Amino acid sequence: MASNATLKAVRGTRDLLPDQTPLWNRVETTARAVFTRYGFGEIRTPVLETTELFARGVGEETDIVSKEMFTWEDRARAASEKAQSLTLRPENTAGVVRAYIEHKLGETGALQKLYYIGPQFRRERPQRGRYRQFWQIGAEVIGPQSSGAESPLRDAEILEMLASMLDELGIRGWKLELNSVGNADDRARYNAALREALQPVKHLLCEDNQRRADLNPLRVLDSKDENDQEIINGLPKIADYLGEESREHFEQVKAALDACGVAYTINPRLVRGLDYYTRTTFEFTVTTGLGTQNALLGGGRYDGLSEMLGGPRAPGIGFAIGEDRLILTLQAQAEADAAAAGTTVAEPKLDAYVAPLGKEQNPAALKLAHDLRKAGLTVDVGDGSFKLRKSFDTADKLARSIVLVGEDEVANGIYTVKNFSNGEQTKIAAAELATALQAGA
RNA sequence: GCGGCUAUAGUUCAGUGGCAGAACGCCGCUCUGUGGCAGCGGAUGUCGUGGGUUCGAACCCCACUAGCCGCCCCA
Repeated sequence: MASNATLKAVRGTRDLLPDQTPLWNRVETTARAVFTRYGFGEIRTPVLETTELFARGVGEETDIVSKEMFTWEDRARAASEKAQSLTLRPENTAGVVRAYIEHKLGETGALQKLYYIGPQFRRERPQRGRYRQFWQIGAEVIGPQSSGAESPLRDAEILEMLASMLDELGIRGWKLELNSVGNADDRARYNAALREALQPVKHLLCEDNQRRADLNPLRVLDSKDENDQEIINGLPKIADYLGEESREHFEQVKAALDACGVAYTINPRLVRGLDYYTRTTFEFTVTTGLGTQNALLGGGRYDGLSEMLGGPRAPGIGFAIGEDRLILTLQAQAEADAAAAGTTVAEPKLDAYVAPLGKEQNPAALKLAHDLRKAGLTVDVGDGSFKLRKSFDTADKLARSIVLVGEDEVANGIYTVKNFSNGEQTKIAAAELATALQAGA
C-alpha cells in the first residue's frame, strides 16, 4: 500500500457536502412527518445481512441477487462450521420482514406500519440516478391476516400517502402506474400462457428477449426494444388471467384511489423484478432530471414473503423511494425554475456575521457571537486580523447583516450593524441586538 | 456486464505535435472604522493514472481508473 496516489471515493459512491445536505435533510424531515401522520414508526435494520436472506427473499434468479450484490465470506469464521456468507443489503424489505419474523411482531396481532431511511448497495454500472451506494426511503405495512394487512384499503392508503408525500416535497408532474400481477396461482397460469404465446414468435425477438422468453417470460413485457413492441403488444395480458379474488382486490384498490382523487394509469406490462411481488404493483415516474432512470419509486404487495423467509403467514405491501433520484428531480426543478426566472438558486444566509475590528476585540466578538447564538440566531464570527474590507466581503457572502465589534462598541455596549439587503446602518444596544437582527436589522 | 462520449486551475471551459491559457472565483495593494464598483499586481496546475511513439506529447497510440449517455436492470 505504498502508493502516493490520491485516495478517492470508490466507484459509484459519493460524498454529500454541506451545499447538498440541507436538501437531503429537508426531504427526510418531510418524509418522517408524513409517515408519522399516517401512523408509521421508524425501523432501523442492519446494513449487513446474511446472503441467504436475499437469496430466499428477493429471489436467487433475479439480477439483483445473481450479479449485483456485494457479498463475501465472513473471514474469521470462514474456516469453521460457523462460516457464513454476508451481504451488504441491496434493498430493505427483506430485512424488515426478517425483523418482523425475528421479533415476532405478528404475535401482537396488530398491523405493523414501519418506515426506514437508509443506504442500500448494488454493484451496477454507475450512471446519473444510479449509484452503488444509494439511499432509499421506504415503508412496509405487514401483519397477520386478522390485522387487515391484506385489505385493498392498505394498498390504496400507501398510494394515497405517496401522492401526498410527493406533493408535499414539491415534486411536480409525477405519474402513478399501477398493475396487478395476481397471486401465486394466477402468476403460474399466466406464465404458462405467456410461454405458449411466445413459442411461435420467439425467433423474431431480440437476443435478450429470447433469453427471457425461456428464463422469465414476465420480463419480456417491460422490454424497451422497439422492434419487439408489436409482438409484445399482442401477448396475453395478466389482467385476463387474474383469479376472481385478485381481480376483486384490484378493483377495490382502484375504487379507493378514485375516492381519494389520486390519478393513476393502468400499465398491464408493469411487472417488477423482485420475485416476492404479488397482486398490486406500482411505480411513480417523473420526466424532469432523471434521464432514462425515470422511476422515482416502486413497490407492491408481497403476500408470500414472510413464509418464504420461514415466518408465519403475513401479507404485506411496501415501497421504496430512490432518495438520490428524488433529490436529483428537486434540484433539476429548482434549476429550471431559477432559469425561467432569470436567477440562480439562492443559498440560505446566516442571520449575522460578527466582525472584530482588531485582535483586541476577538474575545468580545466571540462572546457576542455566543450570546446571539444562545438567543437562537445563526451566526458566524470573523477574526480581528481581517481588514474591514475583507470582513465586509466575507460577511456579505455569508450573512444578511454584519455586526462591527470595535473599541467603541466594546466600551459602551452599543454595536454598529449594517444590513446588506437595504444598506441601512444602525447602532443597537447589546440588549436589543438579538431581537433587532431577528427582525432583519 | 455490453456499446459510446469525456477527463486541463477552486469552478466552467479553450488549447489537436513546439514556453500551460481565458473567464469567474481566490489572495494582495490603491484603501489601517464602512465592503460591493474600478485600477494595478499575484498564486493557481502531477493537463485523471501508467506506459508507448516522437528531437519534442495536454494533443497521437495502448492500458487502467473515474464520470456521463444509451443498453441491461432498478430506486
